[in-house]
Amino acid sequence: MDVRRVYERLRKILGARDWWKSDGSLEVVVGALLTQQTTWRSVDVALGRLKERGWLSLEGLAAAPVEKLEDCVKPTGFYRVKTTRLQKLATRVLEDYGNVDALLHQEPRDLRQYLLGLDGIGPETADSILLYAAGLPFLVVDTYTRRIVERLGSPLPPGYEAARSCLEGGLPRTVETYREFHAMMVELGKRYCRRNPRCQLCPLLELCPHGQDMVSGR
DNA sequence: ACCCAGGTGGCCC
DNA sequence: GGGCCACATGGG
Repeated sequence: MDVRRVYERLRKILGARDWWKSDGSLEVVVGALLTQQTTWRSVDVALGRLKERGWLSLEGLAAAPVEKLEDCVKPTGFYRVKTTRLQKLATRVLEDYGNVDALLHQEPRDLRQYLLGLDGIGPETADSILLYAAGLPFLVVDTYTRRIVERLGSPLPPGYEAARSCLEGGLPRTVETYREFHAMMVELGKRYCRRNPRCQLCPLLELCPHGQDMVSGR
């Protein structure tokens, strides 16, 4: 299977996603943490509450009373750990860089390492921040991406890093492409996840020998 | 009543 | 490296 061909084909079917717009880079960072294992709908509610309180800043997050902050984060689930992680992140970035822009303007490799060192930021969340907040060409490999690409007949190498470089290698190395690709994987994943397995996948299925697996659900 | 959601960290083998 | 578990709310 040719990732590039899948990309082109999907792009024609789905059009531009132009995904994950936000008011600023901190909102992307916070959103990336909150969106773990939840829907964006819930994250939006949480972000709204944080804005209302005026806590969508490093200083605000670091200084906010824990229980009130938990109330903001609650709709996204795992609210206790997520609240702790947000406050630790805000505190550490304030200490180490003073502001979000300084954090994001490091060398890409250093930035990635730093992010991975923060509690609650694993490879996928780190890459989301790199791609959508810092505007750097790192492809986000989430469960949808893995599931879809594998069902298209090409097993990805084990481990996050290996899978990422494998996919990155098949696509033009641009932020635009990586953003659209990730967005389309999520869109597709949502559509075919159980409830309505058949929608708009047929044109994609022609690209791969085992494509039928996708609609038969195994 | 169940299943799932744009993961991560801790622990075990 | 892989497998399993806790973390928790909201919608289908």
